[in-house]
Amino acid sequence: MPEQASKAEAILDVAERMARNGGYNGFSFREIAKRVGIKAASVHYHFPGKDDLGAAIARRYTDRFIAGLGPPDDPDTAPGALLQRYVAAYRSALVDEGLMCLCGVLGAEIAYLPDPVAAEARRFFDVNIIWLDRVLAREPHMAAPERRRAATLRIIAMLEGAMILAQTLGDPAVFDAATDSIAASV
Amino acid sequence: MPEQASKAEAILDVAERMARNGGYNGFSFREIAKRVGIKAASVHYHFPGKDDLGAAIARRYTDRFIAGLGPPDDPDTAPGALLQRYVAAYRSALVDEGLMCLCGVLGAEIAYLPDPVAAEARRFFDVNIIWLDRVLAREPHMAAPERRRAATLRIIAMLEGAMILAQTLGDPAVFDAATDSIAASV
DNA sequence: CTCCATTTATCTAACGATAGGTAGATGTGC
DNA sequence: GCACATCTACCTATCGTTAGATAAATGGAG
Repeated sequence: MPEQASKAEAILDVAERMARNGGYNGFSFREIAKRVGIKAASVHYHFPGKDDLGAAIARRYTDRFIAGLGPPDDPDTAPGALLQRYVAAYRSALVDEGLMCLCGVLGAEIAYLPDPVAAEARRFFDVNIIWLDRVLAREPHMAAPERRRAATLRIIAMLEGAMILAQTLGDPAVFDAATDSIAASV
Repeated sequence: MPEQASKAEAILDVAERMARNGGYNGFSFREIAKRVGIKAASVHYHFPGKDDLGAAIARRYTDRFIAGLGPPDDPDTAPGALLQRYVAAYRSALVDEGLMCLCGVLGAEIAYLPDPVAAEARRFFDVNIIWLDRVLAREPHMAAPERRRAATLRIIAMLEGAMILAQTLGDPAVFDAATDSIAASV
């Protein structure tokens, strides 16, 4: 149990953890409150509605995820290494933490999500596409934008799908087997 | 509104439709009853608990899906054609019906599912892996089992992920761009 | 420095809605 | 008459949400 910078952060932490296992219905104000050590009404003080809280965890998740990758055009890091880092980010969440990608889970139930939450889920994929596109653009054989976009979407789809597949089958090795071709795409 | 063979079938139909948009929490006895034109208690007559109903729609979904593909070793159909048919099955659900893969959605929230439902979600991927493996086994360059298994898992992961990606971004073209390399894998 | 006003963060208690589920009566067709 | 199917009526639990109170910190104004 790490010391929490603030109650709002603690709420985001437990809500994110629950959402990454059970989606938008996987967390509730009461359950969050219980784990944080306050009452449900106090959670509403920090996040007025559930859609606010849902959007907040997705926003923080996206920002952290991209920040953790570093700049896609860092001259000190080869495109291949950046790609490896990208795959490792998904893998570590699944294998080390046993958690799904928040926005993959939310995306699976996108039709039932409140607009603000759905918008944040979309944004996750938007910024991921941009980041990956910039990495791939550094490869000479990825000069054609359409080819690059297809490769970008394929990589993201494979990673999201591999997480679901591995988690459902309860076998982390499935993730590795399904994604080991990504390194070869550059 | 098609004439329904039986009320149980009608219940499965609307429950599946709702689950494919919102997951296990996306359907309720009351909402199903309303759409089928009966009372909620009557749904319990056909399916005692929600886990029974959830497992039933997943079981029927899996059986229908595999049956729709035909035998993987049909000598009249080339492996490439079978692969195309496999991709088309996902594509048609997404583009024509606007629905996600039921077991992809369930897999995303696997940690929160009752055991009988989780078992059916696992079974979907198990039988899909078997079917695809048999198709790929007909290709000479897929003789190595490990290589074949990796290709199988990669294809399923790509399709499941591409559905989520395309649905989240609201753009069916994303699905095609992400999956157009599958045809080339054989 | 003190007094008063305000803000911050939490609480208790309850609201209406909905969830899954059950018991027992009612109807309906063989 | 009997079995199947559906009904009415209810239960308990939980959901997101709100109202109103409280205690502690904060910040000026005299």
